[in-house]
Amino acid sequence: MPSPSGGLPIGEIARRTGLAVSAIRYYEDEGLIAPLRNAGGHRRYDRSDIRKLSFVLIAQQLGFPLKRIRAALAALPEGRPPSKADWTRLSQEFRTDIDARIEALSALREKLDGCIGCGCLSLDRCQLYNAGDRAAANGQGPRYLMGDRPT
Amino acid sequence: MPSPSGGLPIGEIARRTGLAVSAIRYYEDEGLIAPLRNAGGHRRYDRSDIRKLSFVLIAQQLGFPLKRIRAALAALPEGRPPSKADWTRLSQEFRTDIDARIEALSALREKLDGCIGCGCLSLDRCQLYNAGDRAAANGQGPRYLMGDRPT
DNA sequence: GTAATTTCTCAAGTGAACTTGAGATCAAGG
DNA sequence: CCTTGATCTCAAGTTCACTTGAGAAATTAC
Repeated sequence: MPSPSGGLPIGEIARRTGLAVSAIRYYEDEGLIAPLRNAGGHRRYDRSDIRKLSFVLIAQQLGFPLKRIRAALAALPEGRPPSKADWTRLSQEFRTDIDARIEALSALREKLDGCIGCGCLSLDRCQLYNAGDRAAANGQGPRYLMGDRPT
Repeated sequence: MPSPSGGLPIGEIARRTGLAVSAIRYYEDEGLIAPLRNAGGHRRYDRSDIRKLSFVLIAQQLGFPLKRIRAALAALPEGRPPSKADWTRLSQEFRTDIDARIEALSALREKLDGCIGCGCLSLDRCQLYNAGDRAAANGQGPRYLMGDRPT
């Protein structure tokens, strides 16, 4: 067991989150987490970092890009471990996004049988397609999938 | 207007789908569509190709990778334009996936407040996190996000 | 028939999210 | 104290989904 008050080493974080060590370091490069260093230059993580990484994983499963996740995590206090209220605020924000996503999927499901099955899927008129509003939004064609509305 | 029975040129397909010409060619490279060629070597598209591309866009918005979309499209008849029944079959298959995804998001939403807000988000115990079952599934850490279960 | 578009191919570049490898240093157990 | 294992940095490679650019040929518009 690593010393209780020195912070956890990266390998321990990897074991507990299921992430690769390289991925954890990458997330640091990307500004998602900011561990301390010990005398020898090794990273030492707080327990709250595990929770942050869990949040990263969950948000990723929802399809959010790391930039957006970083922005969300930026709302947490820097330097000191986040309070319960901090996490609740974050969770609230994401709940909204989840709601929106469920909404979109439900609308899609509702139209799918009638739309793909019939002859209307010829764009222009198709509600299903236009629901995403993809064509007009970004002049760049795809590359901006769901959850990447550039805020 | 392009000649009615010779098939549509790529620019017309681009205009009607909102896709970039380069993207449409890329989808062909990836085996999603297979237009004919005219005497001069230019691609000529069937109207059903527009519908296929619409399907690609929709499936992408759902988070499916092109490989999976290609697999789905492979269920359509080759050589001859798909019938209404063909499309319905495809739509049915995706309806299942949409249902599953809504299911997952709902479960997530249900737990989010209680889970991120409280102290349970320390893995091991967290239902929310374990719902994704990510840690044990693939020894490779992330890179397999939602909708990419390798079948 | 010529000029302006559109399309063609092929190679290379892009951004996101990581992984891999090399060579060096730090930490822990016996 | 010494060896084994964990960690460090930094550069480069990988996959996905495309875009960009160059140079050439086909098509369309006048």
